[in-house]
Amino acid sequence: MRSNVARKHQEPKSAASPTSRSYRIEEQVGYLLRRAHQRASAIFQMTVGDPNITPTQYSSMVKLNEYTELSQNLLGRLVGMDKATMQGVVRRLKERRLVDSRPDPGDARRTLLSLTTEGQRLVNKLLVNGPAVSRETLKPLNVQEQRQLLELLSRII
Amino acid sequence: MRSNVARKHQEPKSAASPTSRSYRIEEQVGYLLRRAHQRASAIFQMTVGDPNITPTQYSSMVKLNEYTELSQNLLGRLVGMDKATMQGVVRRLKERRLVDSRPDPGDARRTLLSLTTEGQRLVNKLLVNGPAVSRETLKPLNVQEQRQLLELLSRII
DNA sequence: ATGGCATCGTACGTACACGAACGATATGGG
DNA sequence: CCCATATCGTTCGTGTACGTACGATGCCAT
Repeated sequence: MRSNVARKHQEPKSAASPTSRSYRIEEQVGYLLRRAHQRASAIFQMTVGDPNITPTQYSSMVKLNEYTELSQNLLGRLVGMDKATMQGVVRRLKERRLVDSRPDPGDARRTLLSLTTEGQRLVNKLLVNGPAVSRETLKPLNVQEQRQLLELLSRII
Repeated sequence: MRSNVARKHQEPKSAASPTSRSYRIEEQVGYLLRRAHQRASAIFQMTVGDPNITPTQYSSMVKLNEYTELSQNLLGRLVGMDKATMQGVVRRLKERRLVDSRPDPGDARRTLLSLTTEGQRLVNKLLVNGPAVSRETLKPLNVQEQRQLLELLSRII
């Protein structure tokens, strides 16, 4: 049981070091967001029901399930992903035959994406567990705090 | 100005589709955390004062500045990073001569890490902008909401 | 003392995430 | 009609992030 993580090494320097005056990395938004996102991803992976589906793949499939057919670029905007990132996500979904694509007949620059039958089946299965993922992630908070957190996060995006 | 992103493609399917009944991906914690973290990282990169330093590199250096010397593994625990992830971060910091390492004389499994003089100089420069990064990220919220967000995030980690 | 188990750092594979650059296509203004 | 400009998808490079497996070392109980 390592009771004192830091003890064997070095104690923090002076508490009143000139630059670090009450600046604690553990209290910065960016740091907390990184940790919270880590934890949410871990819970997603455990809870959603298919360990091979990642959060970004999931949200892409959910959006495709809502719209039936979307260009890759527009899908990226809808789920908040860079087009370069989107490409990797779509490639992997296509490799697994969860997503299909065809050229846009009206615009040769575009590729239209849609779920395959198997993709639809999978996303409908995962959607059953979707609420459980969020519930588990928000478990430490009461209902009012949960609503507050969601609202505050929306506002800083 | 693209006034109607979805109009040219497909409208969402029925609003009362059996599985997606009021499950909106945009309202799920995991999704919001991913987006918020994205945005915080972008602000960090613009604001911190050195475009080559990433948030994880920054927090590692801040911690090393507090403790003078730490094993790689313990540093990882302190900043919430997997040891495999930590390895890449440390390797890059060493390549840039911002961090130095030596074998732990008392435990042959460990490597002790510390900031070089240049690393100390850099982190002290970046620490000046640290508060501005958080301030900018939290700008859409008033002071009370900012405190609330930090507290709620801490609780779900 | 020694054998079993935990820990430390490393290595490899997969998946995001984004900037930059690129070729093909689309579109609006002259 | 043609050109400047913008958009779409792709590719490349860098940097997280984690699981898994591995060898070396440390430590504890027998």
